[in-house]
Amino acid sequence: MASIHDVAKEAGVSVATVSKVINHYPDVSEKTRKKVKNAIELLRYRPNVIARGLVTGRSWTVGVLINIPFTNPYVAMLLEGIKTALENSGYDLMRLSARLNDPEYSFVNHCQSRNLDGVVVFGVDKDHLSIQELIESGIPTMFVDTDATGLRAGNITTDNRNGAHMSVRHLAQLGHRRIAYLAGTPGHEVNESRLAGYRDGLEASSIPYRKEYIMSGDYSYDSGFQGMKMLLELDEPPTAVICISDMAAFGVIHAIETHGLNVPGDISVVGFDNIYEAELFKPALTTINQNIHTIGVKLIEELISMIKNPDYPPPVVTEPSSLIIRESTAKCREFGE
Amino acid sequence: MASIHDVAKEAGVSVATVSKVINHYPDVSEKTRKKVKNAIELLRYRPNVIARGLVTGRSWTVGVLINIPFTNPYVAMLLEGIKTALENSGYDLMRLSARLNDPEYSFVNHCQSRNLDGVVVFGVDKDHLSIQELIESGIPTMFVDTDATGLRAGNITTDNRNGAHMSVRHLAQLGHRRIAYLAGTPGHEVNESRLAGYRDGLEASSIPYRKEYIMSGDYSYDSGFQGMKMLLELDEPPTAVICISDMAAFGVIHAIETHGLNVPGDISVVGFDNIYEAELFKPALTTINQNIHTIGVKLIEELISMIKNPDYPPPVVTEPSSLIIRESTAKCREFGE
DNA sequence: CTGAAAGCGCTTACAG
DNA sequence: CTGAAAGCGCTTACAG
Repeated sequence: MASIHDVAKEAGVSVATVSKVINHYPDVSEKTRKKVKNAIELLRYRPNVIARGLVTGRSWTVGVLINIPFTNPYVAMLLEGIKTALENSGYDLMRLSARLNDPEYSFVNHCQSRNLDGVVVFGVDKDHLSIQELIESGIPTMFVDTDATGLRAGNITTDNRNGAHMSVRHLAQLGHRRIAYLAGTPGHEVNESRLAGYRDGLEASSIPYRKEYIMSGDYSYDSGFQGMKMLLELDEPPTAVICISDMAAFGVIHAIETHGLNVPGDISVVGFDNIYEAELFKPALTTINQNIHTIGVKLIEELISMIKNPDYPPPVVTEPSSLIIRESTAKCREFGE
Repeated sequence: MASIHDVAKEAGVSVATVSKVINHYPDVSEKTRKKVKNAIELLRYRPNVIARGLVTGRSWTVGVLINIPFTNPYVAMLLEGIKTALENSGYDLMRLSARLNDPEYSFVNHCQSRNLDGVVVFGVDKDHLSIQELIESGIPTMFVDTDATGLRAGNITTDNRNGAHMSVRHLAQLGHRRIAYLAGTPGHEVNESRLAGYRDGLEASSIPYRKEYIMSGDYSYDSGFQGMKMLLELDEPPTAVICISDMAAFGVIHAIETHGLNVPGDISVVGFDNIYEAELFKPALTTINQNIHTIGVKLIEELISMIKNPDYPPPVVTEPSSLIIRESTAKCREFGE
């Protein structure tokens, strides 16, 4: 590909001058600007972003560290939002093949070695060594669903607490009192916030908290299935269950049906996320909507603001959640009585 | 971050020598190698990939141009395979924010400006200007589901033709003779291959081809829903329908049920792709499995081979497909009789 | 075995 | 308004 030297030669000027017209410096005569522009056109010249980055220190690249499969619908929607926001920004997105389990590996070094302008992190534990190092590095960073912050690090998350609260209230209004919570991984911020919201909801409806109604899981279909099987073996099984994710809810429903019971006839089920499939599933899933696409878009907008302005305060944004009522919840009618 | 100069100073050697130990040149004395290694350790130095790339011409970056939403399960699985294959290769993946509709924009320039070592293209029309330019550029390229090739460009795809053929045979064995094809976009290679397989299947079972049984669509849920509604209005509606994708099949089933008919009682439905949801759907979907994850892995392996060896012949690989029989197909029993 | 020098493709003071 | 020169962080012949 033609280099800036080729253009300079073609136009009969110096490379410095070519550089100035590329970068829209005002102090270039109209005449030489024309000459240079013609040469650029003729040679189909495009500046090499890499070389430019070496001197300006900017790569026009945003890195992403996502430690969750792309096949996870939540991840897919997030990436779609990120992609949308990036579209005409001039930035490209780089997925880093991070070897987080290799003690020799440093995520920060990886980012610096690639000159990344900013980075988004999703699905990595807040107190992972790499994350601490990242925060201290001063690389503009946005965390998703992790309440980490730093001088140049902000985060964004859904209002998980209120989401779970709404689920409980909805079920309580339908007459449910035995409401289980099929949870995520203990310690995960998302899980803890929703657990808090669940307890808020119980309290608001004067329903006592029962430890045996809490099942830990890992957000997957399978963990929903397994957890529900255990709940069904309780002396007093729940009449409703709130799930940490829609995928887990699908597993829960499958377990209930396998057990010969019906959703929502015997047991009501609420999901979390409102993934595309929630609507197609039978019964269509009552769930908490997260504006994941919006989160993806906003997170990039904020990140770019941080990149462009060193004084931009690291944002902490909470995106509202909402209850979507479909077919998987109904009036409580105690089964087996 | 520490540069090679810092390391050289710390170790008391030249930058050339540091470079040699980094790159495992043999002609360095054990003693200075030690000194340098210590300095590297001390300063936590990592070579700057960008700067290195400027001189070696390699960026250790693979670009990806995907013109389909990440939320498409097929895309997600493909990316997951790509990710897996990239994991310990030293390459990172860059998603290019390509402005394909901007006439000023050149995809090849974009790749060159970023020094990409190779690129994978999915979901872009074969005769898009950018694609032609790309093939001619000599940048190592792998196309997915597009039969483009070039001096440095190969492709990979599922055996679509045989997949569709198997679907028809399966339905014919169940006694179906009125088999519709809810197709994709006319002109798309994937669509044409499957249409050919569909006709192969009809022929093998001596079923005449009926033009009114072909419905074009765009692979989406909605196009399945709309297409099926039209098929149901035919004087002689089909008793079975083969779909271009699982998502379209879900739409088809929804249309059938909305019409008051049952799947598979009244009409059998076969999908294509075998996405994760196919198994969870009710009725669980009979479909053609594509080894999408494997395609993602192989495609990167081939691409890296092409990158590393200029003489590596551009591969054209066809991944086998297979029929997965579930609950959405059953013996033909003509309804409305 | 070691290092000085040129160069990858750019930008940025600075001198004229 | 224009351009020579230094430099971003590396690698690679080449001389010693």
